[in-house]
Amino acid sequence: MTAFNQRIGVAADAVIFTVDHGELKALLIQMKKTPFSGRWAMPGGLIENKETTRQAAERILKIQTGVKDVYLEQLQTFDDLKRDPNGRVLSVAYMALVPSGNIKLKTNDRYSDVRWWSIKKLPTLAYDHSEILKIAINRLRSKLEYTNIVWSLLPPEFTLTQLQNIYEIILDRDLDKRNFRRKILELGLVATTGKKIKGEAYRPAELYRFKQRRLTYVEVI
Amino acid sequence: MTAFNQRIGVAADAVIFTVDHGELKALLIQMKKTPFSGRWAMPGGLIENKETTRQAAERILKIQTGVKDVYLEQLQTFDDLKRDPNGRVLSVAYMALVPSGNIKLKTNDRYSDVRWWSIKKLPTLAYDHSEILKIAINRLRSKLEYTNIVWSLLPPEFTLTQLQNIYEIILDRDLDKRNFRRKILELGLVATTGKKIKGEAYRPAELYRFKQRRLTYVEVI
DNA sequence: ACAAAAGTGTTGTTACTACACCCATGG
DNA sequence: CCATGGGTGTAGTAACAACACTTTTGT
Repeated sequence: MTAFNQRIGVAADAVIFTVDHGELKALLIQMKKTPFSGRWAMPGGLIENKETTRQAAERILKIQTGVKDVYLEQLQTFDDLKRDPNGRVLSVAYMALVPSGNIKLKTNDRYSDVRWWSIKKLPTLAYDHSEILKIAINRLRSKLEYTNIVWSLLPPEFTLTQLQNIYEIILDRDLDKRNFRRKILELGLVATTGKKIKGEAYRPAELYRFKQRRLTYVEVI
Repeated sequence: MTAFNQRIGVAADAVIFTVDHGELKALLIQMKKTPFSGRWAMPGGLIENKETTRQAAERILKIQTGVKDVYLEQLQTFDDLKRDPNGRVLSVAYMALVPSGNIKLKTNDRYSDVRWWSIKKLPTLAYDHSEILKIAINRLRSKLEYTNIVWSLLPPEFTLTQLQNIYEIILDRDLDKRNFRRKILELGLVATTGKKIKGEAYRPAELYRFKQRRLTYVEVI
């Protein structure tokens, strides 16, 4: 069959975002193998036998962060002939959003390091990964404005201020507190839990939760 | 190299739209080879040696319609394990928009027929092509609202009524003539040519052109 | 009582919607 | 002079943006 004469590798790459300490961050791994030894890149690799690219992305996400059941969407496919110096590899890029708490990053023998990088201070990336990351940031920003994907960046219960902070960090602009809260509550995507944060030296904030932790299309912001 | 043991075929499929005689239409081909003999599908196929999926989509578009330099965007990649009964094939779907005038459809020996199908009266499609087409229609509708891609469906010079008709047909709803014209002219994407349509038994319409025949992001409608 | 973040309304401005008649041409 | 689509303005409504003070808690 013609297909089997093509000799094209099929890979999945995962752009994994989180918001932590006031910054939007992407998970990058440091490569061992030449010609990109020492360079940073998004985690990824050739898909395994009888595995879809989405399953590969889920596997990569699980390996690096331990999380699953977070928001994961197909971003775009990259297949320039020269994008991988080791041979022709088509890569389907996925974007994942993970909440910042309780994530222990794991490395493995293919990588010399793994860590979160602020998207404002990125190193030069291997392959075409700078382009992929740029596309991912744009997609994240626009999707934030007309969907509820932010649920995937937050713990199950959160305050409206935390929610607003995530919007402000990702969109990189200030939002008016009163207008933001009015809009969010009008949308009906969140509900109060009745609980309050305790133990801080100021008025305790009400805790909210998302009614649905799955993709919903609305004009959020 | 591991890649070469994967045995995954890489294909490109092209969802080709036009607007003609008051309907949004997709170009479909009728298949010869089993197990889909007689069934309709989007034109596509395995990519050739040293060809990107985008180049393959351009080639397919050229073969079927003779056109090039139209709007063509990557839609999504489909790689379910069972999507092709003849073996594992990953397909990158592209969406193209072609103007309706002067297009002569060409068939070839792989297909028994080619023709435009109104998206309101589609046959059952081969593979996962019904899903791909559904995604393409959604993408087209939303992109119509915040970009100028409609230029690719129109001849170089057109009237505002023709433009409005295309919006109405694709969005499948009526638009107010005065509001539509005000919005379009405010956006500044089109310019008058100074010419008028002649020879019709009613007041001649002014002809406009797009200032830029490439993707521009604005809230069009 | 102080520090710190939580929470809450109103007003002006802008964008959107709905709507009906006259105009220019060919036949 | 008739038929046909081309072309134009206004008023009411809804959404958005800008803005500052009071409340609740822990120390």
